[in-house]
Amino acid sequence: MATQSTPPVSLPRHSKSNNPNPYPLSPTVNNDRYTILSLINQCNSTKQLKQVHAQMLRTGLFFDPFSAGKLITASALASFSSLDYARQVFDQIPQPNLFTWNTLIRAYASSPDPIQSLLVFLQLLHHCEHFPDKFTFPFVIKAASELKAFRVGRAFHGMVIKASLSSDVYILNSLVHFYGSCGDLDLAYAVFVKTPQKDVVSWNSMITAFAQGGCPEEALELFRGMEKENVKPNDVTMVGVLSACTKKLDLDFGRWVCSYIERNEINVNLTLSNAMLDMYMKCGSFKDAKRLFDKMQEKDIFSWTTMLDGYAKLGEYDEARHVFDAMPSKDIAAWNALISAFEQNGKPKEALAVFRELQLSKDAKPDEVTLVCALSASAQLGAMDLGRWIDVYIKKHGIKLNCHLTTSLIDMYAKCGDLEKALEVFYSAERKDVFVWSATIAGLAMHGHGRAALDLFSKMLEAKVKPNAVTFTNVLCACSHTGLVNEGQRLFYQMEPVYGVLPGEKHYACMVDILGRSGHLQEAVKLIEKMPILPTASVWVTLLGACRLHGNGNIELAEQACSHLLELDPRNHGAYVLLSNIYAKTGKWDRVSGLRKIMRDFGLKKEPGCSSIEVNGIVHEFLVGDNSHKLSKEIYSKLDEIAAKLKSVGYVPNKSHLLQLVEEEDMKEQALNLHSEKLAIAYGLISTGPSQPIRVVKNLRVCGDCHSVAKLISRLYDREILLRDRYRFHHFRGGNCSCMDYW
DNA sequence: AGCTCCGGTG
Repeated sequence: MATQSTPPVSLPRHSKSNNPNPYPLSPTVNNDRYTILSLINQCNSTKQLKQVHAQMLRTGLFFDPFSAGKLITASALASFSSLDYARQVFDQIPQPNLFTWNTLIRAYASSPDPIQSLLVFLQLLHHCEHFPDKFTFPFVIKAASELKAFRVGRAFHGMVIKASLSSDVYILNSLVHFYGSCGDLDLAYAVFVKTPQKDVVSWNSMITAFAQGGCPEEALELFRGMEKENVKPNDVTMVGVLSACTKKLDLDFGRWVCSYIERNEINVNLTLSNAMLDMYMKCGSFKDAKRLFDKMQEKDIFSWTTMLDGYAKLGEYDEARHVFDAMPSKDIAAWNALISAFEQNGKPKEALAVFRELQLSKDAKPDEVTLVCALSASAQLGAMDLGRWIDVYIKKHGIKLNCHLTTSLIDMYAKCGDLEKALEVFYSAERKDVFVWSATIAGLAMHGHGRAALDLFSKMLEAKVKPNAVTFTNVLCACSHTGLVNEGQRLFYQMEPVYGVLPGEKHYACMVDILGRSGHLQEAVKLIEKMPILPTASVWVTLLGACRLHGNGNIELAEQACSHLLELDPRNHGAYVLLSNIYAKTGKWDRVSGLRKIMRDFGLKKEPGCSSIEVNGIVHEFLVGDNSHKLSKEIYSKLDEIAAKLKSVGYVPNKSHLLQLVEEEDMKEQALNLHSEKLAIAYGLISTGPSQPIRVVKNLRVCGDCHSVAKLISRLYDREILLRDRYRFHHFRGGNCSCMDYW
């Protein structure tokens, strides 16, 4: 910030000059109360305010409640001032009037620490002779909105009614905003409808509540209603309407809104321009966004981040990086936009690379959002060392765990194989929302603790947390991994009538898995026939997978499932791979080669198996037959040693696990001994200490032979092996696997 | 006095 050489306000200087009056503001000369008060308005630094403050103390003006109030207002609301100073001043005032109380409450409500607003409000109730008035309530309700403190806000609503203030449009508008930000759209709408003299802010608050609460349709409907009632929309209205278009990804309507803004000569300020930018970006029109962005006279950090995030989320990483590098200043939201885009598009390594770059730069400090993304990326990779490092970082920096962070931590520990730690985070969490509960249920499910997952689900219901669609996916998943057929069925049929959650494609896929995996193929087929929604590819893949396990020659069913699957998704590798496995199992080699020809003609290749293992914070990746690792020689001699040991205990490789769908150049795939998970395990054996568990992550389902070998290794080498495949964890110990061979 | 724009979890 530039320093001014001459202060714009002439203030007393405590100099030993020849000036006969060292205190030119002293009332003994020519300063009355009005001069001092006008000086307050001209202050542009805390230092100047303090000088005026001193002068007021000297003259006794500070003890005039009105004048002291002026000082508070200036110090609390001025952009340069700190609230701490305002608070100090406030605490010195003997009898603050209601206006002064309100000013402080107002300032705290929009500060980073809105709880203070509520605390001052309580003091007001105790110490002030006046009851809070119609100015007080909008501020405290705003604080409650910021904190999403539902019960507190409801209590304010009650007080408003008792105080006969419930027809005040300012208060009612704040309540609409409050209920909206707590996610209770019904209550928000109830207040809105009952607002007697709605002004444009009433409409804006409700439109915004709908747009942000996931009901963009209703927001747009309300905008039309507003026109019908002849209420003229303003720039804030249009921001809300655009936000609704963005949520709906409705580019046509968005374009219409932009032309509406032009036709109706609505004031286009920076915020509105940014909302237009965001709409164009998220709705996929880079061209319109770029044109607007280049045209904008003034751009702020929102404008830049909106462009950056738009490109990044749609996978235009080069453009995104270009914008990022061009940003005049980067706040943490800009970094997060880049990190989260990588993380959400299945590029966890790229996400973590940017995270490291952030740590090295001095631009910004990681915040909760950054850490959530970094934890999520660690979870995807199974990078436990990094995940643990972030956990320590959170503790060291005294960052309070919100539900987002708690969820990500639980998910990270569970996906990295440390279920104990995941549960520890869960039990010590202060607040548990549906995300926290669901993540923990998912953790138990993926580790094969189906019963415990169901018990936790019951505890969740006891805690009055409402399960949603994802909760049920996880609960059903727990049933399918553990073979809890009856429980799964019971819960599935309770979903809609008892919990009001409509079963979706994922739930049907889980149910087909529960039935199919346990051998009830015909029931699975019946369920699919009865589906009220069109069966999706995932449902047919699941049925096909069940056919491989229990088909017993029912090739017709497998072929039907496969053709349904290919109808929906002609390039689905899984369809060909599974069906050819089934043909191979029954010795139908001619059909195997037929499928091979189709795949070749279509240019389809099996997704290559890839296993990774983190050692000392570095993630090592192995493909089948990989010899690119720098310890490759040692790895292969370890594999030879393992093979010899296995042979000595009488192990015979099970060749039926072979894919039997390989091109000549993929012959190495045939060699069971070169599978990626074996390479990773061998590397784990030579690079980690004897007491450390070996944690491997595989991108596909673990191979059957590898599963048997891993069990033996866990016994022969007395090592724990945690193998996470695409679907679940296999925890090998003492020759057994946690999945009890049900997988 | 109240309403607005970028980045997040299962």
